[in-house]
Amino acid sequence: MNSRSPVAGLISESSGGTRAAILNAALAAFGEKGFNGASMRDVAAGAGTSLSNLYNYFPSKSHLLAELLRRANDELLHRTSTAVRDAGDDPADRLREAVKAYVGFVVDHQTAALVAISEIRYLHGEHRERVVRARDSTQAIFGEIIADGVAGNRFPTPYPDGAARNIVSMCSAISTWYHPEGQLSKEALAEQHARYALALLETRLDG
Amino acid sequence: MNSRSPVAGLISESSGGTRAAILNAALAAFGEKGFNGASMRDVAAGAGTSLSNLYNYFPSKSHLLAELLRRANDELLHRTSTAVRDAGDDPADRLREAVKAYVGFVVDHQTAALVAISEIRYLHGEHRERVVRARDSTQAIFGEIIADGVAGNRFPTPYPDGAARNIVSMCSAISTWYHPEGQLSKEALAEQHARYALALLETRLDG
Amino acid sequence: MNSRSPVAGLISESSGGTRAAILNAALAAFGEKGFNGASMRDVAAGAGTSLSNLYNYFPSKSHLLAELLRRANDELLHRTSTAVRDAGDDPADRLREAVKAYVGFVVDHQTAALVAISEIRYLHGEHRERVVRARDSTQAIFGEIIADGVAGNRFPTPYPDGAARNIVSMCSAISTWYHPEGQLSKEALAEQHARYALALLETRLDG
Amino acid sequence: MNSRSPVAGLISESSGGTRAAILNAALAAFGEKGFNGASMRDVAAGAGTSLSNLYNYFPSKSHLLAELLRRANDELLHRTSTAVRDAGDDPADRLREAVKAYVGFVVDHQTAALVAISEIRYLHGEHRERVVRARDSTQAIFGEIIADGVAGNRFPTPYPDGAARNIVSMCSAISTWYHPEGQLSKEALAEQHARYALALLETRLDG
DNA sequence: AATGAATGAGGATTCATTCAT
DNA sequence: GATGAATGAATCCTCATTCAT
Repeated sequence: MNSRSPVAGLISESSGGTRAAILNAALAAFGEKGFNGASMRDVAAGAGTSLSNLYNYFPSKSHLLAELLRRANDELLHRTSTAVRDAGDDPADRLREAVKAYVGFVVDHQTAALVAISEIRYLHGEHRERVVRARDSTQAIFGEIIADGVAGNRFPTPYPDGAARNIVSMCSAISTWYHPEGQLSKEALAEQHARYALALLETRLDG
Repeated sequence: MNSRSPVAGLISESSGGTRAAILNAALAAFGEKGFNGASMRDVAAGAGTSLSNLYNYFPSKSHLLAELLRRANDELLHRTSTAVRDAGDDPADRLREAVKAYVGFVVDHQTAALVAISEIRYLHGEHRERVVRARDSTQAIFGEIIADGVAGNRFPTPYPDGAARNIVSMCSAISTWYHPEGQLSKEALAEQHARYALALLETRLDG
Repeated sequence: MNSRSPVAGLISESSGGTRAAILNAALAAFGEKGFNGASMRDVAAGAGTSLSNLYNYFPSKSHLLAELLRRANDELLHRTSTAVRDAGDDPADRLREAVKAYVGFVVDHQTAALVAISEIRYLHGEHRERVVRARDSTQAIFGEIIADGVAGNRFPTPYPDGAARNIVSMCSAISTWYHPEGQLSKEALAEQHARYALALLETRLDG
Repeated sequence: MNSRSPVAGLISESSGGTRAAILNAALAAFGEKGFNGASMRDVAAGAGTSLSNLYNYFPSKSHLLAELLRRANDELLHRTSTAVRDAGDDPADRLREAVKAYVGFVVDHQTAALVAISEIRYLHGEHRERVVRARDSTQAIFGEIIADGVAGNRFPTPYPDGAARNIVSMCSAISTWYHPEGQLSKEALAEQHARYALALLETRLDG
């Protein structure tokens, strides 16, 4: 899979689309300077177009952020739910696949993942609700797997209620420190965090 | 312990100091709107003083942020290291106390903790280095405990290297969602996260 | 007479012409928001066409205003001069008919009349001269009638010189407050203002 | 009476006040280019201060307009009501004094009078209500005098209802064409319009 | 310490207009 | 005729900061 842009697959590559260029530039700018620290001029410069032309594609800076976060959270939800759907019945297997999918997203779209967690606070109104809904749906997937596993005595943790949140925290925090050039491959990272997740639930694990 | 202000003990030092009022207002403003979203006018209004008077206490907005983050990270480091110093030799006990201290800080100074993780990116130069050093020192405490425990076969996790980061992630993420009015007391939260931390390391746990 | 559009007869010329749609939309926009407050986008939206297509019909926003004011003032001049031509010799009768024609125009084309008085200041150069000439010609008709009547001792006012301006002021001000749904019919309004005009000239009236 | 500024007496002269300079510049700018045609840069330049400093005195361009119109209408109301209060009981005398006061205001503050009638449409919300109230109060003074005179058979016009509006229209329209350098003195103009007003009501007048 | 006045740079957004298709 | 994309200049307004008092 090609990954020329920081949001390969998230933002349509095809075509020399100005719209895609703007979204990519906005993602880069928001990732680097934060939503309030980045200016529309930054975005325009990054997209190689004029400042005023941005407004032919997005009615406001907030709409830009909304579109970015919407895409990121939708893609994350899609990956996670697809992975779980294909994972069989065992809660441990399901959890493992969910974590791998989540970590995979964070590594594939690191900037998008970073912006999704750190800039969502600048989203308001309906835009926010839409994004929060997707985000919560993703976390709910983890919560349901855990509830299942606890009900079936596979996850003996005494604290199942905070576990989903912490698993998601760990996975999304990867966007904060991960360096693609480092020694940790995407697969190794995913495997490692899958194990962290199961350990958190105090599942008996073999070496 | 008194907790009049959101950062009682961190800032405040007793009385009606303008300086303390400014720091508290800045903390509240940065917490609510982010560093770039908050204006010096917001800070002045919150502190009940004039805009220009801010500059009698802090030479720039960045210095305000620096002071805030410095205090927060120093206090966190202090609490954690003190707790560990008093915790005996058992790595599990030491880790438990470290986590409890960390969680205690986050709950006592929720806004400061939140600002410390989300706004550190807007700190540059020496200010940043100073703060990053304190932050890393705090995480290093966890890293050392884990290394000790692994060496002594108390923590059988196959992935000791990422564990400290994840434990710290979980603890600091509390600042993101915790509601003081909720049903979770500080002590319960601390206990719960101490167990998560040990579970992450795959320590055998009873009950 | 048909009155589908706010300027039926003034603009419209029968059918679905884009040009007429643009003029009507411009009239509505300038009437509602003023020349400087209305944008070409407003006009395009009102006309149901694209922004750039406006420039296939009018070379600039100013040309749009010019065309509107030209038509309005030409029509007003036409109505007034025709009415006077058909009115016989008595200055009082002539004045009465002139006023009725003027008021009729204002009621039939209220928005056009309003724009004609309030936005003429934004017209410059030749456009302006052309329009001002028509406007002054209309007022001159009143002036001539008054001069005739004064010469023939029909209008004993000591202040004939300002009278024409004030009569025209009263008539055109109708565009400022008139509500077609109100209790005042066009004919009643015309009759009333004809009497005001004669009264202003201190003509003896029975009544 | 001194009349250095276009709003002498309206806008406080004393002091080299920046606030007064801004108001005067705004009045001049709005008078020349209209509210939407004038920019805050125009105002700043006219006031001899920086663009941003305007906002230390007025929170928005609309507030500037509101303040201007408020002052103008308040002053006009004040002048008119004071004149009427001192005018005795005869409705004709009262009307005469009211017209003279109104015309006096228009001549003394021509630009303010012009802006007051032509730019009030760009005022909205509470600002507008406040100003409209003052404007209507002024017109109501004329209405009451007319009602009194009609009741006492001093004003035999068959159309008393539209008379106040037309008298006010005539007086305020003076701001539209008057040239201080012309041959018409303020007093002559006032006298002339007082007579127009009485004539409109069909009062018997001696030569 | 504390203030109010002031400023230049820059913020997001809208403008009338043009151009390639 | 008609469109969508594009642009440079201008819009109102806010920013962090400074200065005289």
